[in-house]
Amino acid sequence: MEMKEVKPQLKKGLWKPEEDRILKNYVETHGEGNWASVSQKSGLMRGGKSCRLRWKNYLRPNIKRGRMSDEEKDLIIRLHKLLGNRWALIAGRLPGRTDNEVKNYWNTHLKQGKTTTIGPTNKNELQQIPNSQPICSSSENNNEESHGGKEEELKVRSLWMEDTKSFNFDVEPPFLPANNAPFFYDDEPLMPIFDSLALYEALCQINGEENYPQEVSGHATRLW
DNA sequence: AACGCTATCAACCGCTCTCGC
DNA sequence: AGCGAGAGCGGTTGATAGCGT
Repeated sequence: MEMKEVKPQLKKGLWKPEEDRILKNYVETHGEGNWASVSQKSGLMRGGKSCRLRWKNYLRPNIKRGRMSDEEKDLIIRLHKLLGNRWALIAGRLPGRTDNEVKNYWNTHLKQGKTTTIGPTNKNELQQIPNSQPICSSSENNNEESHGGKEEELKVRSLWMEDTKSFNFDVEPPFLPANNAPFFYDDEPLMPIFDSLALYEALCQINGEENYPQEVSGHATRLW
């Protein structure tokens, strides 16, 4: 006789406020990670993935809710042009926004043919986007990533970090990190995969020659 | 008021990646 | 080197709110 392991029925669907409270308390007490055991230890009958998603997208601190600002829209458009559907990376550039939110926003507001909430300036921009292929495609990037040496990677990263400090991105105070570097958020470890030079050049292409930053040899001025 | 259509967004699913053994 | 578990990502689905007729 084969003994089948009986898995507890996991709950699905929308989260109730009570469940949110339990998960929030649990994570604040025990920290993030080990999501598989969260459902057992917290008493939530939810899968680890579900708990992780709920925490990441709705419960963790500094989540920014509400409408996207014009600058955020603009940034999403530019980054999508550059990176394609790499929502986590794009969200990493938008303080307080999650990959899911960015993805949803793109699919409902910005995707080709959807122009409902695009303002006049963005409409022009959107016309350049249809059928957009990322300048650095996902697969290409993956290949690139696996090649460059660690030293080179650190070099590129530090260059990028240095550049981002000069960005002047309008973010409400609660969402600004203490060091005043607007983009230093918890997704920051992802940043090594940005080749700063490629990014820089790509943005210049998007903006057109006339917008080529003046301080080419020094720190980049605001690129978007 | 009732119905149908559309837009929005929360959540799930399947896959890949990473890390420890 | 190979394997398994956990984590993360992007695509997709389903519920529902909002709007027009």
